[in-house]
Amino acid sequence: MPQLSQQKVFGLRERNKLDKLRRIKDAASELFVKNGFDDTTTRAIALRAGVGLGTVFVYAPTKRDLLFMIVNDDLQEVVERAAGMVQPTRSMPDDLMRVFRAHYRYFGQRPALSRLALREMIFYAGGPEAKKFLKTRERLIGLIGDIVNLAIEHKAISPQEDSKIIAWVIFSIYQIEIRHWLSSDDLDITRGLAHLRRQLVLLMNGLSPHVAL
Amino acid sequence: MPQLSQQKVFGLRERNKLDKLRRIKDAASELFVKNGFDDTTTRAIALRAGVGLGTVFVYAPTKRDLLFMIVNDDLQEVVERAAGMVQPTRSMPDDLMRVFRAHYRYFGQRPALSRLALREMIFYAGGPEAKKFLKTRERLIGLIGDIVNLAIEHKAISPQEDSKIIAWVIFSIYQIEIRHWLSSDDLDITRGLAHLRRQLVLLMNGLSPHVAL
DNA sequence: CAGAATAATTGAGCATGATCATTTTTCTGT
DNA sequence: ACAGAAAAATGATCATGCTCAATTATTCTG
Repeated sequence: MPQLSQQKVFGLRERNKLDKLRRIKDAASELFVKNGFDDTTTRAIALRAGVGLGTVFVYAPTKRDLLFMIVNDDLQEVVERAAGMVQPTRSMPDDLMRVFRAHYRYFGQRPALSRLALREMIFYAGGPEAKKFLKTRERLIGLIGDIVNLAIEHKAISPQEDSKIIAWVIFSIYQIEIRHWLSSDDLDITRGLAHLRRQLVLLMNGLSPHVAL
Repeated sequence: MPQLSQQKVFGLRERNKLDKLRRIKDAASELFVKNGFDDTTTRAIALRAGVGLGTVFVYAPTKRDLLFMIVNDDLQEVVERAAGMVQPTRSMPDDLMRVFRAHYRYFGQRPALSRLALREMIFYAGGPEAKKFLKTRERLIGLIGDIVNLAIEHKAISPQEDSKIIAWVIFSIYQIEIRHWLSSDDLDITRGLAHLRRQLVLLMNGLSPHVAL
């Protein structure tokens, strides 16, 4: 039999594994969003994915890791999309806000799940998803660093400190602020972003009025 | 029968309840510190406190709340102690660092438990301990605000923004930084505080070199 | 002080996340 | 095409946080 359009790359085994992983992720994602994390049982996930209960734990060592798999995939996309929005000509706050707006949008869409994920993410150094998670985080901080460097090149700012640490402080402010925003009742993105921007501008200006040298 | 030295304030019932609560908290605290949160079963806590399993859940609705009760009590003390350290004559970074040093000391002493508590604390708006927790947090932010106001009065800084929001940004930087510190392997307080101070100084100076007006 | 009323305590039982010995499926060599 | 090996899937079983109906302790009343 000649090889037609379909190249044989994976054996049946790999194919099935990939398919099962996808089904489990999809089932978990849907149920998490619909019923919340705690009210979704692993048994329900297994049922919906069409696999046995034990199989779920072959693909994700813990229920929490399952949440991470899903959010990790999504966040990587969000960061990449945000990276494409940075434009060399725009102002630093504007560029920063574009990056953060993408994140606010994503988290604001699924607040309950985001709260959980953002809570877990704070001390997630171990676990199988940790590596990917940390990589995406570095990517975001690096992106912020790029924006800072761009502003330095354009002479919009002229900081005494390393751009790395500036990016870290900006990241810190964002981290706390988005959690604070997600704790509020009405998740108005515009208001949330305005509050964040005000803090970033405060960082730019410092605590004393001044004129540039 | 005349009233002697012992005033009857509580009936036997209240006395027993208070005593049981103390025993449960003590037992939980010891076991959490010794074996960690996950490896401490509620049954072990009940046993050590000398009460039935069900009783534990009369005093704390969930195991997590038990952790909070303990940390809440401790943190309130830490903040009050820190408040006593603020001196009108000292510089703003010095005062801030004294407040934060007290916190680094406390968390650094029980890192595993602190990581858990700091993780939970991020989105702890409900639950019976939430009120006290939020109060202590407000107290800390207020304390930071006092330090900022002191610096303004002494003309050490002259910000354009409200001291409330400045305190919040300082608090944010501290929040992320102490978690970052607790994620590291060797918990060197001096190094941790130095890193935090650098970020606070960055906030004071802003992102452009300047002379005071 | 007896007995009723109220409050506190308790552990058997349940729900569910996770484990692991067994079964089923897929692959490999002949 | 088949046997044996390797990998993957599975659900009975366990551990544990938590519930709640029953029990025990305390207080109130006349």
